[in-house]
Amino acid sequence: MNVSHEIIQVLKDSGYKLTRQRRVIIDTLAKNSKPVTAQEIFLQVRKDLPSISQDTLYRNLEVLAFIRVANRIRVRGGDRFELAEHHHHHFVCLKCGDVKCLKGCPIGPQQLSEANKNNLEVLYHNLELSGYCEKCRHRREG
Amino acid sequence: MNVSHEIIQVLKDSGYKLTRQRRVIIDTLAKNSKPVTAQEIFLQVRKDLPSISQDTLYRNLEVLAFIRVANRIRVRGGDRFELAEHHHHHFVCLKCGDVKCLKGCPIGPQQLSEANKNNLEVLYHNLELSGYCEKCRHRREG
DNA sequence: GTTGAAAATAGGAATATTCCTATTTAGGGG
DNA sequence: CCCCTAAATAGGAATATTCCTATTTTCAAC
Repeated sequence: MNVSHEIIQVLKDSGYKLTRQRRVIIDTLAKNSKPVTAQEIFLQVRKDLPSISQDTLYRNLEVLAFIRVANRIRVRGGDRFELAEHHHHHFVCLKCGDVKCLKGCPIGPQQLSEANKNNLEVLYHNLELSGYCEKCRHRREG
Repeated sequence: MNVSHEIIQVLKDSGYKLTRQRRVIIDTLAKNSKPVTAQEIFLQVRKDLPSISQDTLYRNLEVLAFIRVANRIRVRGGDRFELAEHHHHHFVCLKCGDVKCLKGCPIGPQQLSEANKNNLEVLYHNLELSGYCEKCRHRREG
């Protein structure tokens, strides 16, 4: 598993121990090209670790999101998770629920100035866009 | 209830009916000066409407968030809701969990250009900042 | 390799959230 | 004011998520 190699390093650097469960969860996330729900991950992870508990999965998704190794995206029908390999943001279609990843990041010092004025130390940010995707937009207009 | 008057108009304009439950939920949100959890709202709403179901509360929080009358903010320990009287964004402290409202909005056409390039029709956006608030920042450094 | 402390896990209990459906209600039209 | 239809609700079932605790595991020091 190459993909997860550097991710595992981040985990250890953040002071978390490397367990079999974590390794499998990360590998499983890596295998999915689209953001997946906790339950979808659970079913997949159980193939390799039949005795893993739901608690362990949820706890680790929380950890991975906390150290920014994974992204948590709000979509109708439950949150979804994906490995955060490159920093980016998302667009969620309000009609079909599809999630699109956006290239680049439009958040710079300008966008954080108000927080800085208030003496807040901004370490992370997350921008969620929503509306209609190309397909749904046309259906709506047509 | 003055606060909720215009909000109720938005609800009706969006095609939703005005029910007693919705009125109470909106009034209850208006009474809270800080973002509250669904369960906190449930307990408060039940004082006026003892027989309201959890389903009705959750369904309406979803509706209110959808038509942007309420904001849904992710905080450890569950999502929180607040009336969205003026468009703004939030900062969440990773240590104490406190939520700060930020004045103004730093998202403009520039920040949406990538989405527009991809033929996505952006109707809404949400920016979440996180890090350390003034208090926790000092504790950490001290 | 062995040992010990702290962190992590499994499993089940407790909560929270969502789903389903029969019944009720809001609001427009007559 | 009465009727009608679509939308909304209550209540309970089904899921999903979190909490708790005894036991296991990681990993650093020896």
